Amino acid sequence: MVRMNGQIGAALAVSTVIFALRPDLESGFSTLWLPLVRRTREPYLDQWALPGGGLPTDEELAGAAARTLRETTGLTPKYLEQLYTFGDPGRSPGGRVVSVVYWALVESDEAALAVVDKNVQWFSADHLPPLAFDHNRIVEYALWRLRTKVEYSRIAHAFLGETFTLAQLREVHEAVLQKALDPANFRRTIESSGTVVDTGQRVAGVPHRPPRLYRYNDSVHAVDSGALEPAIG
Amino acid sequence: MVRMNGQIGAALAVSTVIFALRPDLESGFSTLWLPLVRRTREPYLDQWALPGGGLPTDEELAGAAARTLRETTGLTPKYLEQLYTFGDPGRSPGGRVVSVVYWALVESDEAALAVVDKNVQWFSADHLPPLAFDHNRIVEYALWRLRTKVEYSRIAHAFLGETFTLAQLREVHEAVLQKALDPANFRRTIESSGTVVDTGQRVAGVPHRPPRLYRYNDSVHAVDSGALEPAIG
DNA sequence: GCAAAAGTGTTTAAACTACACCCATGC
DNA sequence: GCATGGGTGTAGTTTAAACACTTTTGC
Repeated sequence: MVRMNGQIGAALAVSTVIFALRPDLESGFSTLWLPLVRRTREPYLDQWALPGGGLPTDEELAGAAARTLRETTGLTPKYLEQLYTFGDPGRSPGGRVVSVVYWALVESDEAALAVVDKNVQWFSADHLPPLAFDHNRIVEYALWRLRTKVEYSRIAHAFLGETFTLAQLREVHEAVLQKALDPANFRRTIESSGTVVDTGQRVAGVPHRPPRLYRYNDSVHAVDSGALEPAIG
Repeated sequence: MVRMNGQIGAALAVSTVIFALRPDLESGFSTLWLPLVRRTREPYLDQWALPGGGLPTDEELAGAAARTLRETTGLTPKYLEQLYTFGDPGRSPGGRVVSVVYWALVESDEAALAVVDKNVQWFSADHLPPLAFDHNRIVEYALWRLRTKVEYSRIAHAFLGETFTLAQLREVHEAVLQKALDPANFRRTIESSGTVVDTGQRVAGVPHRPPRLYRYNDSVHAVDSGALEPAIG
């Protein structure tokens, strides 16, 4: 925490809730995971917390979020958006901290390779231990936002690579929404939305009809944030 | 602006976009208006800006928003929600300022009585002059949020008094969305949503069939912000 | 051929839209 | 009665859900 002696007595920090899909070893289905860092000083010494830190003087807010994400996980976010600013006096013992919180989505394949050590670990988003500060509440809100937004916006592809099958995209939706979706209806909904483009390629070597590969259609604008563009790292 | 000498070189401010409905004198229809304050110092001396100010040490963010709203207009918001935090370096000449921006709705009847003087005036939300800082962009985003949210959430009543007719509620929707709505379909949509309750009373003295008076149904929870409650002043 | 997932077609229900029409009041 | 907005009825259209069925691959 940074001490200040101006008349405005709040420190400014930026934190990020980072989501990736990882296969649950028990069920075999993909579920939401997020990386947390162990605190190395008081308050909340040794407890898990969201990656983040103080805001440097000349760094953009989204830039600070992308940087802490890269520093803790080694990953680059495919989607990054401001979540909310938490600033209750008393949310941090020892001095007021106002935290601008971002949420990010990272590609699943890459996430599997991400940094893990004694002080950085991935946790299942729906089964978190008690976290430092009000971070449990923050993750809950980020989860709500992700689950709401995946239904009306075009963010699910951020969990996937350059090309993907509709089955993969459907699995992302199913993992996020925690419910099964009808493959036939899902296909029609996505196709009519114009969010994806057929690459003409197909996946070979599968023991069934080879699925088409699609690509994200970035010529269609997402109608989700009005005048503000969601930052993309 | 506040000068600081800590290693974190950003000042924290809270601003509010305050919306009210006012009849347009030319067309006779209600339109969206908002109060702005004239800047009394550099930068942007004498230009119009959103009401706001630095964040006091022990005041909540929403509390600071409600206070500046009250101080500039004398009004109490019926709806108050965090909009976004703007923090680009360079958005304020003379030193970095991170602004946590709220948006508020105030009752139309009261708004007509609100403070107006040389340094506080109301402007039509869709015809603003060039404002100080990045405030034009902020208002645009707030307008987008209001217009999006009024369609799926239950906030329109915040422009009205304790009781209201469905025609009044429809006029709010029409003013915000800037398009006419079918009275018959509007009635059915609202009634089936359970957002309003019939008070049993009717409006007397009108030269046509007397309309029923409704009240906002606060027992039905709005599904709009997940874990976070929108603050209400 | 068989299993498995890709992909298509069809049926039904629900939601939204447009608009015709009747009702209750002041003048 | 007439004008005016309140309020109801209903038909057509669009959207979403459920599910049967056909297609194409590996083995």
